[in-house]
Amino acid sequence: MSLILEEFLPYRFNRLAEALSRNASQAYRSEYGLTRPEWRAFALLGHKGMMTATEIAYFSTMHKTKVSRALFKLEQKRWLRRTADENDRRLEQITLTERGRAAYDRLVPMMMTVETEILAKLGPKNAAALQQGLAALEALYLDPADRRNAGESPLAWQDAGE
Amino acid sequence: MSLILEEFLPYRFNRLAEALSRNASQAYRSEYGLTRPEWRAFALLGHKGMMTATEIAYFSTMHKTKVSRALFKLEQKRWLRRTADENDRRLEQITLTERGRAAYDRLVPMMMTVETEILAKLGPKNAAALQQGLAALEALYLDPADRRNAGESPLAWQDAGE
DNA sequence: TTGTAATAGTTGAAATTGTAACTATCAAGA
DNA sequence: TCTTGATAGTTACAATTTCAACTATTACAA
Repeated sequence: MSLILEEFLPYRFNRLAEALSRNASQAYRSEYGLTRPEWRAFALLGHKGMMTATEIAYFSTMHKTKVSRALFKLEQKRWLRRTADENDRRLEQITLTERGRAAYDRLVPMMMTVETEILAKLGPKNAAALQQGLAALEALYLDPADRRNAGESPLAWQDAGE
Repeated sequence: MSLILEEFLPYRFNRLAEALSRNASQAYRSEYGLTRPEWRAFALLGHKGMMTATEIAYFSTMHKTKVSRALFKLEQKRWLRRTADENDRRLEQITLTERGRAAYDRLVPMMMTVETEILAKLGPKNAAALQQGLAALEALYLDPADRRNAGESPLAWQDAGE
């Protein structure tokens, strides 16, 4: 019995994930010098407005230390501001600065284009098939559980642990 | 304008790739103490029989230094043997040892089961949709180009570079 | 030949990531 | 109040990965 790596699902996903990420990262890396962890935190902040670091870790599926370092870099760029939470001083409420918001507004259309182009190149049939397959997999493998990378969960239903 | 990270294709792929890999790695990690790079090189060797390190890098889409270190570990386990190529002494022809072959024969069925279970849980419709979507993406984004991680290409059509 | 460029593979060092420990704060019960 | 235990976030250290040389060998043209 023999296994063909190129046909093995986890391997195919890893390879495609790398390829798509490399493609997408062109925009935020070359234009704004962002790394992938930084882009993820930034994208969440731009979309949601105000978040804590733990929430960012949760929604980005990144470990809290990775988030901590990404936020540090974004802070250095003066793209975000932290304010202590009045009710719970362990928390930092994080928002984009004017400067950060401006960058977000310039970057997001570029990233939208990346996505649109992928789907356009696929064509409607393949795109629909892909969406269906991904959604089904997500429902099985990471929705809503399996966020082991994200450190502590800020939501009610706790992480299942390793 | 706002971008929802959870719906962004590169992010979805990264998340699923991580989840599927974690799922699959259970078998080779807990049973045989293999890392992912080691598993990939091992799987290729088991399937193809005899390869050079460069070929392994090519087919596994891993950088040649990563392959070099993975092969070192597999050699320590006495799972593979290297023999100098007669015609070109830069090359090492690598094959599994008896011991390595035995491990392969025990491990592959486990990995096949992993794959089969994923597809079974998806059901025939979703599985077919997924396969179609993945194949289309692969044709666009990594077949046959986009092997930038693999170091030098051992085949005729050269790497496009960064 | 000889010199130049290319390839196979390894290794050292820098950069990135993950793990564990740490500080500070909060929650809740004795 | 005073514990004990949990959570938010950072940091030190270890493991991994990437990048840049480096050795050895081959190819090929002057």
